[in-house]
Amino acid sequence: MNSNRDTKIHGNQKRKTVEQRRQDILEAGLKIFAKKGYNGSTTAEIARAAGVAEGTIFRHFPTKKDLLIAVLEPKVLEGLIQLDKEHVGDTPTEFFRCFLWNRLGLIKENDALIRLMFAEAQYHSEVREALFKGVLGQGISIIRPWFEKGVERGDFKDLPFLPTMRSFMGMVMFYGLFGHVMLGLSPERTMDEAAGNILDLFLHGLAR
Amino acid sequence: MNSNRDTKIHGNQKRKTVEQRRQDILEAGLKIFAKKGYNGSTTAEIARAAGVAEGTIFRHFPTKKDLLIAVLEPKVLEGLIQLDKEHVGDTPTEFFRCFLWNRLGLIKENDALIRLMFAEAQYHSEVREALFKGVLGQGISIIRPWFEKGVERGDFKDLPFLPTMRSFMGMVMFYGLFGHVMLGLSPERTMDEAAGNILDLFLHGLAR
DNA sequence: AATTTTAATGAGTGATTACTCACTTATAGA
DNA sequence: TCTATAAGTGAGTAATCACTCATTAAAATT
Repeated sequence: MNSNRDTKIHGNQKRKTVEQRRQDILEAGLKIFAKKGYNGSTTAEIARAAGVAEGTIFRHFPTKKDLLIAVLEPKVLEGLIQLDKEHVGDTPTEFFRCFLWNRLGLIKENDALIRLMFAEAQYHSEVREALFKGVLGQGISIIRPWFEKGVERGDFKDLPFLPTMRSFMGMVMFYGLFGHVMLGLSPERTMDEAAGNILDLFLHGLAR
Repeated sequence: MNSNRDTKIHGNQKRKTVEQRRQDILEAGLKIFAKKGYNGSTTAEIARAAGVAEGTIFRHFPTKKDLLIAVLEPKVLEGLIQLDKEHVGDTPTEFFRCFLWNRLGLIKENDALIRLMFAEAQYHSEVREALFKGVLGQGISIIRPWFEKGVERGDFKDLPFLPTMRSFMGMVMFYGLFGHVMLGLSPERTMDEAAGNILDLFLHGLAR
């Protein structure tokens, strides 16, 4: 009756929803994978972190690799959709400011996930494809019309799109991605400040 | 007499130098580690690729991890020293052109190594430190005086050094590092062209 | 309440792993 | 040439791993 959702009462033991358990496992998977990498993580440890038996993992995900994919895929698209709904600015320059802000926020919140994705993309073609289509590819297809509009309006120079974007992506990715590798190297106090620095350089360059 | 180097003759069997064997193992280690990551590689496979018995690896390197470190460390510094000896330009702008060219070359030649280093830096603090001190840290200390000179001469704006460098590094790193992730996304035909694009953007920005 | 269906469990399994060590082989020195 | 030493070998080992499956427990259905 009140059945398939919520699943409680009756016995003195209650049980989490299937979906809740799945989420627990995904969350634990992300945590452990991010900390130790795919091959460095064991299903036993993930199970422990999720508070389930090891066998339970394999009831939800056929293999360890399927778990990895499941951990990465949905998150990849999450942030992109976000951008569509947000205010995105009216001018191309304004768009870049919004986009940059949005990405820096995403990177800061999901840095473990993103580093994991870049690391594992080297070894698993499925991850590589998800990364490409989801993050980089989509990012580029969102930017492109604004870039072209900027060139048409005379706001931007007529630089080659893809190389310019690769550099832009590099600036953005490097911000959060390797912040922990660079240690205390980035003295900005706020994300605003960081975004300002990046955007200023991207738009106007270093030369006087 | 002619002894300790070259080590041949006498028996009908000759043997490689200790140093040669070491190099074989290091080379094979790089190849396999780069392809499969540290935890995804087995010492058996590395031994096979090096043409030695598995036990031989452990005669040269106490543990698998020591092999990883040995693979990464020397290469890290190699390219930096290179720069000191090369012509580096007279003006700050010229210096950046040379530095960029040098780095792009290094990245293109050692992309497997560099990707491996960034991937493993997340999981091994020794690698992280080597990466930081060797590549990023040194790179920054080479650049700094030129950057400051450029600001003094009025060639450059007075932008904050570290955030600007982080962006620059990002542009450079992203070039080769994720070329294979970005697939055919970067349509430059030559490294010259790529360097030109990056430098142009870095110096003058996108805005008109 | 009784029964069926679905979910969770964790000890067990075969495969794989980094590393060892007793032994062989080549080289250096006499 | 003969011997002592250094280098190389690979079968063996204990540990670990992803994954299975017979058993138990809860939820849904009757």
